[in-house]
Amino acid sequence: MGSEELSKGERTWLAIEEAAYELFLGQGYSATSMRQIADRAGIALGGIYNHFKSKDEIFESIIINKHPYKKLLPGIMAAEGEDIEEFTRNAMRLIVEEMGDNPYYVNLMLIEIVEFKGKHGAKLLDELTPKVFPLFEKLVKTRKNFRVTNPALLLRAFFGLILSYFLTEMIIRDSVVSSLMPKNAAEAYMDIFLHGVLKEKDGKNV
Amino acid sequence: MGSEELSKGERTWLAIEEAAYELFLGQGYSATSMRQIADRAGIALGGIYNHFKSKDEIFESIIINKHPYKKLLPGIMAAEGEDIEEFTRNAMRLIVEEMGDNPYYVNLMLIEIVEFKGKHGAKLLDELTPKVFPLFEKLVKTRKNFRVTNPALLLRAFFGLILSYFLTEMIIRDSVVSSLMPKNAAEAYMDIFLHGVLKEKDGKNV
DNA sequence: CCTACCGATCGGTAGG
DNA sequence: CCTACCGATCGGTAGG
Repeated sequence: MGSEELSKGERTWLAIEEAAYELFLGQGYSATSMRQIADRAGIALGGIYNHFKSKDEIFESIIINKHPYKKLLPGIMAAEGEDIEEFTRNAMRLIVEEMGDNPYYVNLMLIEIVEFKGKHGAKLLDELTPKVFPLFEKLVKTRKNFRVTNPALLLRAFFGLILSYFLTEMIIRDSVVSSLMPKNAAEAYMDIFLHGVLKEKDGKNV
Repeated sequence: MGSEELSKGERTWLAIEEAAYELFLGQGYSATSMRQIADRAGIALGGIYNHFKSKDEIFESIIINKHPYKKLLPGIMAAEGEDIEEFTRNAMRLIVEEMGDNPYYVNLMLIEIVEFKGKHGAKLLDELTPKVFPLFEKLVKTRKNFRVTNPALLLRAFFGLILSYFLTEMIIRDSVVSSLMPKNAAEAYMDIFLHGVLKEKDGKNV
């Protein structure tokens, strides 16, 4: 898996980060102890502090290296250049594929919001916006068939759509409600974003 | 305020619940100690246990009494009976009014998802669905101008819309991005839900 | 409802 | 990288 190319120190570093990542996703930051992290990483408690100064530093490292946008952004940027409707559908498809089986990756964002009051989140957002904003600005400008002309609002709505899709997925997962959902829920969800829940009612279609 | 009608025990009970509520919203469940709750409630640590058996029981009480849906559901149900587009707009307006100044009420849901793995959430959902589902079922059936014919999907999308609106509100709150947002972001957000981001492109309108 | 306490566990460190 | 330890704090309880 390429881990043969890493030094022992690097492998231990990664093992600690991965162990902490899994534990944080599963039970939150404060509820996770350094001892749990050490156990899962396969080393003694004290060994962690050869690689990280504190528990907080582990979380910061995880936010930087494992934030969902790391996985999602490349897909979103790569989906550009085609038809707008297809861009959105492709982006959504890529995101669903990338997030894959479990929507629990978003827990990292939720932990950041609740337990850190968005401390790192605001910084991330201000770093990311200049990268993504132009894309949405261009979308709005180059195509005439947008109802939404404010690129910031479009970006927010798109991001909110992704977020709400995975959140509602998590919420209904263990519930009977999920059986009522259509198979292609992701596509249908995206369709609402693109066309809304209502047909045009001014008699100009259907 | 009506608190004169309450016994001393009831007032203490409420003070503990309210103190814990505020602390949980601000820093999460695990990061909040019973001593912090006692201090904020104005009693000694041991005094809490005259009213609650455990920390967990306090959280359960809060989930039942202070869950956002308690505030939101009446508004949503009351918004029924009018035109569908207006129903949605009215519901959104009521919700924004009710949630009011701070979107941090949703933190309760986030804590429940991350720190309790949706333990209470699934139960709540199964209780609530029978109440709300018929409303959306009726909406879909009685009006012809719906693109979305699956009531479960419509419910999920509506709930996701509300959730994502307040989440993105929290996220962008301390960021420069919020200055790029239109004043009536809530209405615009709702508008996307109703009509999508795209104009109909089959030439049948505008 | 408070005081005083329990054992357990916390994040972190020294010293090897 | 481990062993053994630090002071602090945790949730909870007994006894009044």
